[in-house]
Amino acid sequence: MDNNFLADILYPNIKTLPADIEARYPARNLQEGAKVTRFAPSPTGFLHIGNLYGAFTDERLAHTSGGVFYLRIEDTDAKRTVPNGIAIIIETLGKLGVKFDEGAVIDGDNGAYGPYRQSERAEIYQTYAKQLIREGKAYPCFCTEEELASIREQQESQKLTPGYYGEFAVWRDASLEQIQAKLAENAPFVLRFRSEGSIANKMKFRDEIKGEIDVTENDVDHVILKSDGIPTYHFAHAVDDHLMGTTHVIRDESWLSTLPFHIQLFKALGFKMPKYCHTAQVLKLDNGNKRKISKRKDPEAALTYYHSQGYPVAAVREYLMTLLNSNFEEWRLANPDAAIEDFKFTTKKMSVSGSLFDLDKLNDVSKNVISRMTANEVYDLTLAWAKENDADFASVLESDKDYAIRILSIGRGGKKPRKDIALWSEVKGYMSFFYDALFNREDSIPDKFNKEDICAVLANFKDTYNANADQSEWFNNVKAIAESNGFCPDMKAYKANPELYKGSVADVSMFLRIAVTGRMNSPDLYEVMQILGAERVLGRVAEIIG
RNA sequence: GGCCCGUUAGUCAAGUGGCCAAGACGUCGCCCUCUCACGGCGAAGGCAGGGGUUCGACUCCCCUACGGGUCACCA
Repeated sequence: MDNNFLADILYPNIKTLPADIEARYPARNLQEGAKVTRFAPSPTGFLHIGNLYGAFTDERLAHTSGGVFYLRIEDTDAKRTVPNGIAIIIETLGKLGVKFDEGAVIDGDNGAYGPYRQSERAEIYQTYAKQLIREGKAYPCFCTEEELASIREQQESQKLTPGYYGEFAVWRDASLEQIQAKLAENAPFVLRFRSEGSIANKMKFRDEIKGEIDVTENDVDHVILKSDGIPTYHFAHAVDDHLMGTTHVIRDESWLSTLPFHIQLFKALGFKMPKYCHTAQVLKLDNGNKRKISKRKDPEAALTYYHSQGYPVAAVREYLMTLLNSNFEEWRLANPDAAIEDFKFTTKKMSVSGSLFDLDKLNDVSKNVISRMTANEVYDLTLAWAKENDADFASVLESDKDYAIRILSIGRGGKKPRKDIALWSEVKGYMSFFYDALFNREDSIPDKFNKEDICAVLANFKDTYNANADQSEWFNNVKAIAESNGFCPDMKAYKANPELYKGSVADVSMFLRIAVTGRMNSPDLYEVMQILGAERVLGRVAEIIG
């Protein structure tokens, strides 16, 4: 077989040689230890939590080592390409704080190692593929889909491992005449890698996260160029990561199964292998079993879910970081105000087993993150969320910014800030009673209290309320009202002899709270009244007295 | 089914042969307290099972079970 001749009749239009290409991709000039990573999605425009898990890892690894993090678009499958897909990916990640140094941008490329869209790299792949043909490492296969299906059926019925290998690799040793005959018919063909491997050969491979793993050599002649001349993922991965100088390939552990093939490819192409970091998967509990989180079945898999629910970006980052590096939480506890960039990210602290996404934990993290924000930050982020999701609330917020800030300032700052907001979508509920337009009475005073007593207490309050009093004066007044109406002003005394009183100062406070806020629970009542203003306070009290 | 990965409390996990197996979330209780939230204290709850190796195994080896992944001209 004249391999040079075969290469020429298969890909006559390819005149470039690997050396020509190599010359266009000089080695990167980076400091020792700098890591070059990439995020390489299909342009479906859809990102799920697992993508973010990987993207964060890529980003941190590159940026904590003085390296480069770039975006490559794997658009070799037309079915996975949607309009604006790239823009959506860049925007979504940008909102989550993941910024690229290099690679595909919305309307082109940024960087010297492009093109960064695989669809624009056909000539490059074909150049290397042609070289493999010359070296006898690749060959054309003219099997139709039906023929492949029938091979598979035959294998299944005989309980053999499915695949194009050994005796099933029917075109592997085809003669030049057979090939030429097919070409003369204009029959479509794929290019397959000629595997010299055997499943009898086992070897060890070192993964940066998993550690030493056992691999079995690949003996399948996988497709490297599809019939349209576009590469499969495997071939594109080898060529691109080589040319673009990727030092660390971070990908989902489901790629572990094709790793043996990738090892072969790098060797056959004469490329130095990058380091591999196969990450554990983000799982979800389904009928008592853990399973890979699914973008089709699980709404919380989509990144847009967190955005629309109103989780702060910082909270999602923070939570994901706790999953990514097991010592992150400890570090955060010791450095509550440090920037996430100061954390020493390492693959050594990455879990080898899949972890369940825990919304309870996310909520807790989010409450902590929000509790550390200023009222102004909370206002801005809530408003931004409301503008997208609740226009009415947004206009309420905008109607009086200072008023909103005062509300959001309650219990904020200091050593023990309130931690009651986890989502921007919850803020409306927390704030509603401060606005006449949103106010509604959710709770009422329990029936066990005598209506006359309630009215007496409220009337008493109405007559004595002084909006200028400070907090202790205010509370002393509440106690005085309690006492003069037969309610115990002192909780300890009340608990010792509850039968002596109609109730306690706690009950009196509750009457006031329900009258003023319409709820059993609220932040500090004095502060609430200060913000509401005397007119609203007294008006609402009057409503109850009737 | 073949191959590969994994298995410490409900969840996330520390642990790398040697004190009664950290911590966080969640749950429950108590305290603080005018309610809620915060905060403090405490409780319940775990090394999948079986063999080895060893003076000694959560840690090393083997087997089993269970879970996950992958076996495309998709990535």
